[in-house]
Amino acid sequence: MLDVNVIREDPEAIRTMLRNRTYSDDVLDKFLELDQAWRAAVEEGNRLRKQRNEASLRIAKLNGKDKAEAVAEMKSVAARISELEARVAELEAQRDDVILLIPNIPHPTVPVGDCYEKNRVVMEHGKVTKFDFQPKDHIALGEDLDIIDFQRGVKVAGSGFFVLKGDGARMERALINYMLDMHHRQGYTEVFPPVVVNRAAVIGTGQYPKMKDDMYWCERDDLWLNPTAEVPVTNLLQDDILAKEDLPIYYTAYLPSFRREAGRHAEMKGMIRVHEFNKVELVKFVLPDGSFQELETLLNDAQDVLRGLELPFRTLLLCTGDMGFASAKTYDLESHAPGTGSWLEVSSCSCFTDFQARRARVKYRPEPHLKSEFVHTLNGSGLALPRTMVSIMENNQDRQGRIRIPEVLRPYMQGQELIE
RNA sequence: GGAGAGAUGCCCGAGAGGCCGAAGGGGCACGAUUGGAAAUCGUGUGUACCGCUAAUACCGGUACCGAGGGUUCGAAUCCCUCUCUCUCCGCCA
Repeated sequence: MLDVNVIREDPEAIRTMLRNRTYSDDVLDKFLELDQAWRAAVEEGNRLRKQRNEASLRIAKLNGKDKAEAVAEMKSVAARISELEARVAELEAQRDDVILLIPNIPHPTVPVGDCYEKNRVVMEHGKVTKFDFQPKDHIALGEDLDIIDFQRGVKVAGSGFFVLKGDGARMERALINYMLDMHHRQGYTEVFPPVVVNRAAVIGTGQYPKMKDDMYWCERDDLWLNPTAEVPVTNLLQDDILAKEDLPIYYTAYLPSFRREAGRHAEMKGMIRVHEFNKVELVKFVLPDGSFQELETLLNDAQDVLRGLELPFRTLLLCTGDMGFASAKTYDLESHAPGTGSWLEVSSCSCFTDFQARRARVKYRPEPHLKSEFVHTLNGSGLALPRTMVSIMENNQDRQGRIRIPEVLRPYMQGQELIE
């Protein structure tokens, strides 16, 4: 959520921003209109309340006829006040609905563009794997080695769910531990939050209301299945006012993530896009100064995972049109999958400036006696598991259809070197 | 699931229709004292919003005592609904 003052100060800058992001600027005009009406109503209400407060003090000292008259007069003022209060509440609700639809302002270094092709490749690591045989995709590899069972996932949960089996399940567990251990060494505190979150939490990080149809909802208890650990982890500090010395705070969390992927049907084959997947997440709470520098180190921390796994990958700086709603700057990490023949987004690292902090009310006090300010939040995937697994399987296959286990995972798999 | 207790400012805690944005204490900040510190004394110290501003500085104003409604000229205080926390009982990996 943007600061209303930022919008009021320079609406035209916001208009440009919306166009760069390929949003309609109707929301801006709607906001300006509602905001003006809201301010006028607030002002009148304040004036009348002042009148009432003064009259109340007088009435307390009056008696008899004078009192009766004053009370009668105030009755009409009270009626007008409650009318205005209703109007203010109405306008405020409408204005807030509109402001929640205005995305974050991109950092000046973000390229302007309207499609995937405008994203800028800022770094490439390793070479795309070449084979002297026809490589299989992960679906064939998984089924032939009996380490992924798509049919049984469908049987117990439905389309878009899968089952890892044997060495597949073991490698998944190894990956989780490898990533968490690496992030621990990088200075992140591991947390293991609830897998379900309440409404305040999904509002706090911005999934609600915009993405509400993409989340699983337990109606009876009004709980939501975690769509990304960003939600529970960021909201750990909801409504907190931190001391300056508390910052920065770095958290890492492994958590299953759930996506309904409502209305999407393409790409649902295999493990590329599924309803439930494991993910190790990185979340930072930092001082506003230097938050974009923190994004660079967060990115590097995520890249370390891929380097360690010896996977070819590239880093994209997303353009204005391709960035997430709440982000001011985003890098995507794409790992190559030679069997599928595509680049897979395995991580997305973003700096949200104060956009999320304002919604979740995460603040800090620069000095004990000073006014509190919003912190800046960042997060990134310390890699989404299924796609990482796909990339490992497809890159590390040999002619016999076996999979070489990356060296860094072997300690987590009793030294095993091959899946065969 | 059953029974009870509670929710007030950064923290603890009073308050029982107008004198309450809220006593008192703690913490913190500033000042005095000191060679320096502790102790002591004094002053100050919430958030959001509106207006005025170059200003997130003053100043003027409004709202906020878990949330939402109601009664009243006037509600932290009375009434209703809800949420959350704690304790005990039951159930349970």
